[in-house]
Amino acid sequence: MSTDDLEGRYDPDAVESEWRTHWVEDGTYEYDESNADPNTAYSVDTPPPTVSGSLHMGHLYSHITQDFAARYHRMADGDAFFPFGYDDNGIASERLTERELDVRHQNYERREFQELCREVCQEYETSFTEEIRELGISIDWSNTYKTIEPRVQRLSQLSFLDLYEQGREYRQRGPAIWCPDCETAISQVETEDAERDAHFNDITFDIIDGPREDVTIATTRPELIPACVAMFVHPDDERTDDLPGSTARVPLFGHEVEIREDERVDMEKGTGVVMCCTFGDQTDIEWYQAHDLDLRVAIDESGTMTEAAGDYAGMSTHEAREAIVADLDSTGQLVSREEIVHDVQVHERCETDIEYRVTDQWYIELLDKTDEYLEAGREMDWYPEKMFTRYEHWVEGLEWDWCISRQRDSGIPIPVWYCDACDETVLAEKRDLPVDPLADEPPVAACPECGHESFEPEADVFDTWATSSLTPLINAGWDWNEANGFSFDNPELYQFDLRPQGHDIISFWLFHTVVKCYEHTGEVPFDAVLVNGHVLDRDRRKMSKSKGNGIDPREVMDEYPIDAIRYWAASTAVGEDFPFNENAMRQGEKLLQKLWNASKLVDSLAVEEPTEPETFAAMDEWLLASLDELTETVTGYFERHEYAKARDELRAFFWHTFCDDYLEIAKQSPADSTPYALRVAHRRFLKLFAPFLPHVTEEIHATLYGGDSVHTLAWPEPAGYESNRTAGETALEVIAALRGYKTDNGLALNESLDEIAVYGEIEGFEDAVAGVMHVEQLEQLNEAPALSTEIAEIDLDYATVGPEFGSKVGEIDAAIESGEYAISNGRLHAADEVLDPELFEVEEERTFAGEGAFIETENAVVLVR
RNA sequence: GGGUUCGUGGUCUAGUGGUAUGACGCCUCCCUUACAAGGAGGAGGUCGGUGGUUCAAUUCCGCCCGGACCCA
Repeated sequence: MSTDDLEGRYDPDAVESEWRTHWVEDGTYEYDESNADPNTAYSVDTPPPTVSGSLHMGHLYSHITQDFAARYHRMADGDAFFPFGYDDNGIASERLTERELDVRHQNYERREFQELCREVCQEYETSFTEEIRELGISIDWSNTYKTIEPRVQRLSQLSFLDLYEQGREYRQRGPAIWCPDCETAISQVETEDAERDAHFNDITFDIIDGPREDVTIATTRPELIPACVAMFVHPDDERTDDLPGSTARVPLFGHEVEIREDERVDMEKGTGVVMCCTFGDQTDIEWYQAHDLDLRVAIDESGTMTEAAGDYAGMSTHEAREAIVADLDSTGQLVSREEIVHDVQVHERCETDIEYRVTDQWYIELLDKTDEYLEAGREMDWYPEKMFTRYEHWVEGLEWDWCISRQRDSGIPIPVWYCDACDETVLAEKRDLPVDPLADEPPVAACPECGHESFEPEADVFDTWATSSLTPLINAGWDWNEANGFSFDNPELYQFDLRPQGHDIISFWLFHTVVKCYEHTGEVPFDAVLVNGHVLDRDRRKMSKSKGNGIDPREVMDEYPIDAIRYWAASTAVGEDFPFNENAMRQGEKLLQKLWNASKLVDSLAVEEPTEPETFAAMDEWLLASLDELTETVTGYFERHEYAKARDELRAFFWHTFCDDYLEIAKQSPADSTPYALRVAHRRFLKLFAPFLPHVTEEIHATLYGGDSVHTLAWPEPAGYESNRTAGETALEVIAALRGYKTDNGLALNESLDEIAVYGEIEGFEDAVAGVMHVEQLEQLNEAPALSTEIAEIDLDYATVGPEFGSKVGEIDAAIESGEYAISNGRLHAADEVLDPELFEVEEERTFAGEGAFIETENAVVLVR
C-alpha cells in the first residue's frame, strides 16, 4: 500500500487485510468528541448483536448497510459516532456458558456465574469483532460496551428506579409465559412455533341439573383436566344454546365447574364446548381475567404435576397426560382419540413446550400511553417509510403491559427489597448502583412504613430487553449523580441521527427502546430509523437452520473481495428482502478491477498536480459539469439511504461516461485542461465510491495521492462547472454512431476515417470527435444533406391528447395505424379530428441519395465519405 | 385465521396512469496507448392471474394464486 504507482492487477486479498488492520491500529474511525461539531456530527445507535452465535448473512448485510450511512456521513458531516455493543446478557449467553463449561448456573452465585459468562462470551466477542472488522465496517473500536458490564448494569438499574419514581412501574401477581426447563418467565417474543405429534382427545363431562346428561370437549392436553375451572360455549352457537348456566362435573377429579358464554370460543372447531384451565393457552388467561375465575394450579415451575392433580401429583406433564387418558378410557369418558400434528409454542432457546403460570412479576405500564408512543414513532423518519405501519400496528394492538422480570439466577438484578412484615418495597439508592439484593444490604435499617428490621431481597432479574432498550443511553453516557441528577456525558450524541433495525424486530426492540428513552429523556431517541430487509437464499427462500439452506458468510468472505460483497449489499432498496446473488458479487469484483485499471490510465495520462488552466477544452468542461450533476444526484441518494440507486448511478457514469467515452477522448486530447479534468474527476470518483468500496478506494488514494485516509476527507460538492451540455451529448452521439459504423464494417475502432461530415450541434467538440475516432477531416454542415424523407411513424403525445380527445383516442390511433390520415399546415387530420402540432411528433425515415455512408442519430446526421 | 408487504426478459433489479431501466447470462463482431474480468452490437418481457375504474392500467381498486414478515 505504499508504492507510488499502481502496478499490475488489483489484488484484493492482500490489500483488504492490510487496510483493515491499519484502520484499527490507526484509529481512523475514532470519534473525536473534542473536535466534533455537535450540531453536525452524525451518530448511529447500533443494536448490539447477541454474541453467542457466529456471524450470519443477516449480520453481514445489516452491518454493511449501516456502514454506508456512517461512512457517507463521516465525510459529509465532518465526523461520525459509530459505536459497537455486545449483547451477552441474555439466556442465549447463559446457555452457551453452561454448554461450553459443562456446568449448571444453579450451582453458582449470581456474580460468579456472570463472571463465567463474561469469560466465555469474551472468546465469541473476539471472533465476532474480527469478522466485523473484516467486513471493513467503520466502527469506532474505542467505543464499545457489553450489556453485562457493571456500567450497563448500573444504567439498567437507574432506568428501573427512574421509571418507578415516575410511577411507570408496578409489581403484580398474574399469568406469565413460563419455560419449565429454564424455570423462568419468558416474554412472548422469546417463543416460537414448533410442530408436535399429538392427539385430539374427545372427553365427556357429566352435567349436573342441566338440560342434558353430558357434553363432550376435544383437547390435546388432558393433563390440564385437573386445572379445569370453567367451560365455555359461543353465545351464537345454536348447538349449545341450552348449556350456559349449567354446571358440569370434571371427570376423574370430580370438582364442579360452570358453563359460561364467551365470543372467544371457536365455533368452527370441535364440539363447540371447550374447557378453561389454569392455564392451557392465552385464551384461558383472557377468560380468567374477564370472568374472574378461580385458579387451579396443576403444574409447577418444573413441569411436574402438583397436589391439585390428586393421584397424578409428582408425574411429569407427559406422564400425567398418558395416565389420565388411560383412566378416562377405563371409565368410559374417553369418547375417541385421533392422531394429529399441530403447532405448539416453545421456548426458542431450548424448544421446551411453554406453560402459563401465575407469578409475581414487575411490569412497565404501556397501555395508558399508547397514543404518545404512536406519536413518538411518527416523529422519526422511517426508511423506507412504509415500515412505520409495522410500528403503528404493534402499538395499536398492544394488550399487555411489559413484563420485565425474569426468574433466572443470572442477569441484571432488580434493585429492590421487600419488608418481611408489611411487604413494603424498598428501592436501592441511585448512588449505590449497581447492587445485587441477594448479596447486598438494603439502604435502610428499618422499614420506612412499619419499622420492621428484616427484608426479603428480590431474586428476580431484568428481562434482556429491559437492558437492550437502553443502548442510546449507554452510548451517550447517561448517568445520575447527586449534583446534576440524570445527565449525559455526551449530550451532543442524543438524539441519535440513525437507528438501524431489522424489519422483523421493529415491534419489540425498537419499540421498547423508543418507550424507555422517551420516558427517561422526554425526547424521541432517534431522528431516523433505517430498516433493513432479510437476506434470502438463491431461490428467494428464507434461510433457516431447519431447511439447511443457510449460507455461511465465512465461505462468501473467503471467495469474494469484501468490497465486492459490499457492492452486492447495495443491490436493492433498503427494507426489501433480497436474495444471495453471486452475480452481483462478480459484478462488484469487475468494478474493483475497472477502478484500478482506469486509475492506472489516469495516472499515465496526467501529472499528479496539474495546474488549473485558464480555458477548458469543451469536452473537459463537459465532463466536469456532468460530474457536478452526478455528485448532486448521488449525494441526494445517500441522504435518503437509497444506496442501490447511488451505486448504480455512480457505476454507470464512471464506467460508461468516464471510461468508455471520456477516457478514450482524453487519450487523444492535446488540451492542457485534460490532465486537470482527469485528476479532478479521478479524485472525486474515489470519494464518491469510498462508502461502498472502502478498501480499493483507500488503496488507490493512498498510493497516488497519499495524505489522510480518503474516508476522513470531506464529501465532494459540485464545483460549479458549466458547459454546453446539449452539444456534448450530441458529440457523444456522433462518436457512438461512428463506433457503430466501424463495427458494422469490420473496422478496428482505431482505424482512420478519411472524411466525415456532421449536421448537428457539436460546436467546440469537433476536435474531440475527430481525435477519438481518428478522423482525418471533419466537416460541419450548416444544412441537412440532401435526403429523401418519408413518414415512418406518428407518435401522439398521449398525456395531452388523452384528456383532450377522450374516447376518440382509440379512433385516432386506428386511423394512424391504417394510414387514413393527412398532415396539412403542420396539423394532423385523422378520424374527423384535427390535432395541433404540439400534440404529435412525426418520425421520419430518411434515405441518403449522395455518396458515402449515412448515419442518423437523435440530434445529428453523420456522413462518412 | 387477521394485518402488512412483495411478485417486472433465463436470473437479479429500476421505474411509471400513455407500450419498461440496468446488470449477469446468451449470440455476433473487435487484442484499440488502462482493463478480453475489456469494447461495439444483437436476441430475449402479454410487468403473477383475473375482474373493475379510465380514452388509456405494469402502475389505481376488488378478488385469486405464490413468497416473506408481524400478530393470533
